Amino acid sequence: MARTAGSHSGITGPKVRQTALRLFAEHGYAAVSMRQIAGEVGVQAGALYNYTPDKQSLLFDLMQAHMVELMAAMPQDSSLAPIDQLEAFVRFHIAFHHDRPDAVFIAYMELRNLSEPNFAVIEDMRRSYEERLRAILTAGQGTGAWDVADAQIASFAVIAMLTGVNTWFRSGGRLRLDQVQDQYWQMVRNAVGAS
Amino acid sequence: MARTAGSHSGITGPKVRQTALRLFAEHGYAAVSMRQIAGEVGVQAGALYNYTPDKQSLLFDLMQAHMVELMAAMPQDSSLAPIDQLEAFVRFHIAFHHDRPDAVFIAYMELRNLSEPNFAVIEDMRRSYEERLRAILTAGQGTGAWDVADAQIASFAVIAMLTGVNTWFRSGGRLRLDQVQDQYWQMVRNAVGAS
DNA sequence: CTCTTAACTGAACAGATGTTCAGAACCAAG
DNA sequence: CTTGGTTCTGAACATCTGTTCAGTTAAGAG
Repeated sequence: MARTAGSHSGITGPKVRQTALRLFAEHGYAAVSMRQIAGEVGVQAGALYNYTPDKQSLLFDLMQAHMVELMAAMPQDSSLAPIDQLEAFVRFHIAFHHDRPDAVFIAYMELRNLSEPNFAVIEDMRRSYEERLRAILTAGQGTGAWDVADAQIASFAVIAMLTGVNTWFRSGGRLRLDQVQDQYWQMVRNAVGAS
Repeated sequence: MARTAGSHSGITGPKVRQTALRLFAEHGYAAVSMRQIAGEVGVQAGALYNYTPDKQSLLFDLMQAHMVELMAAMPQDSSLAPIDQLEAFVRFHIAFHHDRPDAVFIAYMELRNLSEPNFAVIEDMRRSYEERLRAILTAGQGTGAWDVADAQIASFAVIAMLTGVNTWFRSGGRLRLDQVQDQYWQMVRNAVGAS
């Protein structure tokens, strides 16, 4: 027997991507086999190659799609006061990352499993995202909105702090997302010494 | 031919551990083979089993040794004022992690590659380490040394921020370690709203 | 020098790996 | 009903995986 009834590219394709995303996040790229992905999709391993040229491209496509989404959704209203830009960034980062924990996890953990050219592409987008925060911090430093010793270092500290939310916060616990956002915004605002 | 001239357990043993640590940090546990470790040690794969019962134990031993070292080195003078305990913790965390980037990387990235019982052991030590920071934050809250909305969340935020240093800082750049410690201590002190 | 033993080799094991491909089964259009 | 093209199977490929072990070599003790 070959294909089973009711199977279509429009269904299998997304299913492959979702399954790979979940399994890569759970066990790591290197520890997940094509057969394992195929098994959870409900298909033989060979069929996956209708949707990706190879395993490496599957990882890269997932990471790239995530980064593109991130860049597109990132707030960028530079007409706002620096302090409001910073608040928008903080709240956005927490909410966006909270909505896609698997993709975030992969984007941070599987960088070393990318081929060199693929790595360069992803790393460039990340730099560009983090550059946005650094620009905000530098702007606020200029207007006297706050006082940081080094905008670059402060941006690293803020990003790390915010991304850390994903390691412990899940919806449905004792806190709502907006309460987490409030507390982190408070801490970030204090950390940079906002007046 | 069997063993080559001048080889000893006292040399090969540590070499196996060092090499495994480096390779696991560089490529990830699942992506590194026993043959690859053996090759860099200068030995055949079978010889590794004189030093570890299996690959999983090798990973576990490396992580456990790191966590034991961390717990032993952690400052614990509870006679100090909370603000001084917090400063000591911040400076210690940055310096200790800076000195062993590979071990730190593995301890954070390879948790999911531990067997269930091994994971429980490591996770317990990590919880206990982070609990120390939470206790400090709670103490300072009690004495009015600072004002955080939630000590648990603040401890997550501080840990994430401090651990993030390892992603960008290496000795020999434009900054010295103590300058990084100063800036992070400033940000942490601000973040918790120290008076 | 001889003997014992720790340290290591080299081959072997059974199974898993990513990837390819001829052919089968299905769907939709004419 | 026939045809064409898409989607999938099942087997095969060469290679790699962790691990075991009989046999070999070198180091150190007597």
